[in-house]
Amino acid sequence: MLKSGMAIEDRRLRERIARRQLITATARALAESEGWDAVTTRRLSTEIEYSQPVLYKHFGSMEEIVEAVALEGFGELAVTLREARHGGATPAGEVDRVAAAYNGFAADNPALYDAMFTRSTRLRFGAEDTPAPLIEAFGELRQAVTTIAAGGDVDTLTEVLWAALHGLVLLGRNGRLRPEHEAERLEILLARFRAAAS
Amino acid sequence: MLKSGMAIEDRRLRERIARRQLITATARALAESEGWDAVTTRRLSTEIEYSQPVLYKHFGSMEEIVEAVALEGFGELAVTLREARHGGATPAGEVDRVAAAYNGFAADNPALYDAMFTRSTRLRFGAEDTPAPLIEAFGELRQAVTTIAAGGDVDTLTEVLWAALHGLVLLGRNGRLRPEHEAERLEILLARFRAAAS
DNA sequence: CTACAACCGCTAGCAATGCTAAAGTCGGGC
DNA sequence: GCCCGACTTTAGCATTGCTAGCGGTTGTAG
Repeated sequence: MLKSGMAIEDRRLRERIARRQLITATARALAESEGWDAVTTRRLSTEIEYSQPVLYKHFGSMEEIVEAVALEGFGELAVTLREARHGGATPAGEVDRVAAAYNGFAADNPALYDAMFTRSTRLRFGAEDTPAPLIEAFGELRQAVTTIAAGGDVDTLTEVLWAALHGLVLLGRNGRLRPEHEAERLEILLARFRAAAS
Repeated sequence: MLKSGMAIEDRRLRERIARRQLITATARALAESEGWDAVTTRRLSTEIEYSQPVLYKHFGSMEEIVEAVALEGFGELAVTLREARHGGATPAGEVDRVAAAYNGFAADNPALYDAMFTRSTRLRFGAEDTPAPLIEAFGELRQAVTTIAAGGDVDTLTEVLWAALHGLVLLGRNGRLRPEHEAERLEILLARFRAAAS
């Protein structure tokens, strides 16, 4: 029968999706606990209790797995930033809350953040194939920046703030900045951005 | 004779140093022209026309080679920034010149910049074993920031500016920012920093 | 119920990687 | 002229990402 055949295909599709999720989730957890260097095809395959070729039924390469994890990360980042935006009592200080949330996200998920920004170089922004989660996350940041952009170019201003936050995260993580001044740095940056736009 | 023996040792030491330099220079050039992925022990050894174990007579691992290249890069960055500081007619705009020089350095030597910031994670800052070139490069930036720090904490302010510049470089390179607005971003950032310190 | 077929996962293996041990080779000193 | 020591290379190991081809299971049709 046609219908039963379809049902079976559906089940197989569900299993496929579940296993794909299992792969990315395991890769992420493994990276978070032991670093990305520990995420080899062999190690990952034993963790998910399948053999290596199974990985290649779902992803074309190891890089694609990292990319999938990164995408997941951008989605979560967007949610985190949105919650931070709406979480405050007053609309004032929205940028502060978002910036703090961004920083916290990077601190809480170092391996994930690595996948998003250092590991995956193929997730570009300009092109038309830019994935939705990236745009979404950037959009949240942009929304917050709108509250302090006094007539200036919001997009560019958002890019600058994002880059500054990103730089603070990366340099801080690599031991290039004094750890005890982290809060102060964020405060200085935000003070500069709260000033009126040029 | 003792003296001639010493002379021979001196010659050997010179050769050692020259070969060490040959290794780092070749690695750097190779990375700049074909990317760091092309810098394998085999490829590098054929380029320098020696066999692989020679590399390990000078460096403990591939990572140490990258680290040596990175150190070289920090030295050059310090020189570049110093020239930018002294290059202008007026002391005003010193930060602008240094920031532009930083950006230009990163753009002109992408692989080198990668070695300095992304590839080598072992070059830390806080500890007492922080190499001189790192301190020097940071010092140049700091000197420039002094001219605009109206009573604020210069060190922290320098860290923030550095991080912002670094973030702009990295995000820009990975296609996360709109390329045509690069100059505008730098201008916005500097405008924010020219404002009086909080 | 049986034979067939399609699909799925695994075993085994490839080339390339970083790194190392042990053998060879060359120059310098007695 | 002979030997000793430093230096270089040949050859090889373990691990990496990735893939071909076989084996078994599941669903289908007669």
